[in-house]
Amino acid sequence: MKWVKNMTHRVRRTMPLLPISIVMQLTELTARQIRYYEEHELISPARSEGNKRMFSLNDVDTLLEIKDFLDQGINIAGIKKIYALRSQPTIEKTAPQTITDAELRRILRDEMLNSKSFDRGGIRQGDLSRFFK
Amino acid sequence: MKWVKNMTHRVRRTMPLLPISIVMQLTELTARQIRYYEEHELISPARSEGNKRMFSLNDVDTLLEIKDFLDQGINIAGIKKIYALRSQPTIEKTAPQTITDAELRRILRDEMLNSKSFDRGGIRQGDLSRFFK
DNA sequence: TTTTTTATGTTAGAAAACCTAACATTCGTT
DNA sequence: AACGAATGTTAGGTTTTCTAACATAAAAAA
Repeated sequence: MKWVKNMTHRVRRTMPLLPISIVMQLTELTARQIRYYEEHELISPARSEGNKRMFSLNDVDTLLEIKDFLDQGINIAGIKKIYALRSQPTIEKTAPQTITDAELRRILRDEMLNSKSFDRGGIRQGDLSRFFK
Repeated sequence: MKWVKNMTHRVRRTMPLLPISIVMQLTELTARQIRYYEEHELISPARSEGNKRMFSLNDVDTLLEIKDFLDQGINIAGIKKIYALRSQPTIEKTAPQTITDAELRRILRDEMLNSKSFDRGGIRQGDLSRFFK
């Protein structure tokens, strides 16, 4: 059943399983960086009863993507807006967005013009496909 | 490429990612039980630098299977032998095994005759398929 | 150029999670 | 009754993670 399959997939990718130490290894980010990105609401890891962060595979994917964006010279504000746009572009007719598409384009262009090193390798999509299906 | 696919699969299932607290939730076993099974070499979780146990998805699968075997009245010695047989049955012509198949059958029969409650539900294979692909 | 801001490093102190080892308990088996 | 297997419980110690604060380098703004 297709639904079950997708459901299973979603569950296993969103289940908070990993402690920060493992996420550090998987992403090669420092704890400081990971916490900083959370502080800026780019990720929202679950918490254990004792308040320890527990990360899902989706969180790890997002972190790898964030790392890639940062490497490309995009700053956190930019990444934040990209995610904001991603989360609700399905219906055009929805309430007027806080940021227009034009504004996004401007932001991205500005980032591009201001960034120093800008010759990336291939289109390295940040994800966990090296480790997980 | 088939090889890559299998390789990826193996890596993601054997990578030590999970702390014992998560494994407890996933398996509904106590820390004491998990450590006891390790003591009897039914599992061999990796260790962090600071000596904390880190479990793979395979470990979790095995634990669920152990739980199932125990529920069926098979004791740890029996489970151990089952695993020992599993690990080298590919070639018939190999060096004479420590335990013969006949011996295994006897063991299993004994377990069966001695166990009290012996009406299981369906063939509940212990694995993580509810959570992971 | 000077000043701010961003992203990250570092440190300290506290709390949570985990470890090993020992002893206790339950319940079949002998 | 005595024993052994599986698990519970507790104690003391170590590791991991947390928050909060201050430090710093590089980029952006003024």
